[in-house]
Amino acid sequence: MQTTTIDSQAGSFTAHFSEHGLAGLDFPSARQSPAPQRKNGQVSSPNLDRWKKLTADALQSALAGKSAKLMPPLDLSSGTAFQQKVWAALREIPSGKTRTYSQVADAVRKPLASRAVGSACGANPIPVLVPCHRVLPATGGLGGFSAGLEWKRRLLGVEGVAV
DNA sequence: TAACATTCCGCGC
DNA sequence: GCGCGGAATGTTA
Repeated sequence: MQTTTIDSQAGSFTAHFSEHGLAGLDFPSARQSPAPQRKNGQVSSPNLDRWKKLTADALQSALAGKSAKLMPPLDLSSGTAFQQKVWAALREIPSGKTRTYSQVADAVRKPLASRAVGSACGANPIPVLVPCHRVLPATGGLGGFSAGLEWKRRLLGVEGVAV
């Protein structure tokens, strides 16, 4: 697992890559992970440099409220089958639009699993690029956000969504 | 089995 | 009508 930091207008994010692609993204607020993975399981991919660049670009676009034209391959293999379906559904939500937890539950063919969808969002390893912040409760207001509601508000803000 | 980033229904204001 | 409390619901560690 290769780790690299990406500087942006919003701070320094930390990205993790596996041999399949981008596998994780951490917010700046979280203390910088100084531990440089002792055993760099040789991510022997000639694309690594390209992936870093793509990730940086995609991240900057997202933070500017625009959808990235190019995305690095995402390695979501860490999640369960259900979570992967939810994350795939989240990627269908266009920038500036929002969806409720129950709508996402419908999209995954499990209408009554709105609560479970919330859990899946919280387990999302790649925030921002997998727009877990565009999911709101049906009752209005913001739901929750594992990295802190500040970020959820901020991300929705740059996309022009009012709460 | 317990814990959730929800939802829905039924009351009291 | 609006707000609050409590039960129901699916997935996960």
